[in-house]
Amino acid sequence: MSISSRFSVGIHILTLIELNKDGVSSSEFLAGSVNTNPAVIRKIMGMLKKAGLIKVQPGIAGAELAKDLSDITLLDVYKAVHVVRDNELFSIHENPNPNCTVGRNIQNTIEPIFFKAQTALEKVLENVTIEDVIKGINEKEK
Amino acid sequence: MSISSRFSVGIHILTLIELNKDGVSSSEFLAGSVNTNPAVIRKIMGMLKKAGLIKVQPGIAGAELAKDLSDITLLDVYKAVHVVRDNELFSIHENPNPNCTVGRNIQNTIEPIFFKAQTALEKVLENVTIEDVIKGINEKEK
DNA sequence: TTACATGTAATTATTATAGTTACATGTAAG
DNA sequence: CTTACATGTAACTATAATAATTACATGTAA
Repeated sequence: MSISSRFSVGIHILTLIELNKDGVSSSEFLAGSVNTNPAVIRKIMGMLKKAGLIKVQPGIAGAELAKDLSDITLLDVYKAVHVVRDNELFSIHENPNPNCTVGRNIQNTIEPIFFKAQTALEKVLENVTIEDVIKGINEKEK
Repeated sequence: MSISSRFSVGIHILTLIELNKDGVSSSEFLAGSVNTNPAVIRKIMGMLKKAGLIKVQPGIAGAELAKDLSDITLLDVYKAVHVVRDNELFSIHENPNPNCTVGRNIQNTIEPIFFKAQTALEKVLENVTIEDVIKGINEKEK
């Protein structure tokens, strides 16, 4: 089980839009880099647009970032592409037996722990921006 | 998409084994508290046993913890029940286009970021023991 | 009108999960 | 030895999510 590759594709898209800012970033172009079908890219781009991360117009080729690179965090992307529901990274079994001490308390006891773990993960993502990703790529290209 | 409830059930099992240490924790008994089929419990218990967290014997009823409460972390449970593969919490799209700067570098650039995020989550789990869960339950029962 | 762009739905195949059923093997008591 | 009950495991079913593909609607510009 893993977090959908939609997230990594979303990051790829945003990164490429920036690095191709002097060109036209059509869904076809982006799909070529990601190596997937343009319809997939358009689906994800729709989510990024809805989240206010990019600007695209029907019929007109070329997406643009809607925010500054350094203002787009990986957490923004993660939430934009809906890979994990709020506070639902961990599933907790339902309907434990209320006649049992553990049964009636387990959900409420572990839920805050799971919340804390999910928050720790999301905090790491919140501290990385598309600008950082681009720096990372530039370093690897040297 | 979420981390399987096998993990929360695993925690439930270990917690109940401890709180029922003067009784017999058969898979039937544990299943009653979790409110699931005993075969499910036995499957998970097999994993916990394999990971050295509990002791069970064929034909003989009653599981026991194989380690001290305070030495069993939620990370131990998480790894025991194989809900997430090592360093694979996040999927990364495969085969990006190597003819593109972003395409050839994106995987290696975001992989360490994802690793860091997963590690942050796992560190939280590593700092919580079954003893803590029991304390949490006892507080809720007051 | 045509060519090309975005946007979305439907379909298919695969995988993982959750739950159930069936049955094999092991233990202990009578 | 038989019976009752325990652990252990496989197979099956249903569901949901993912990934990929195809088809088509709508929009823009020449």
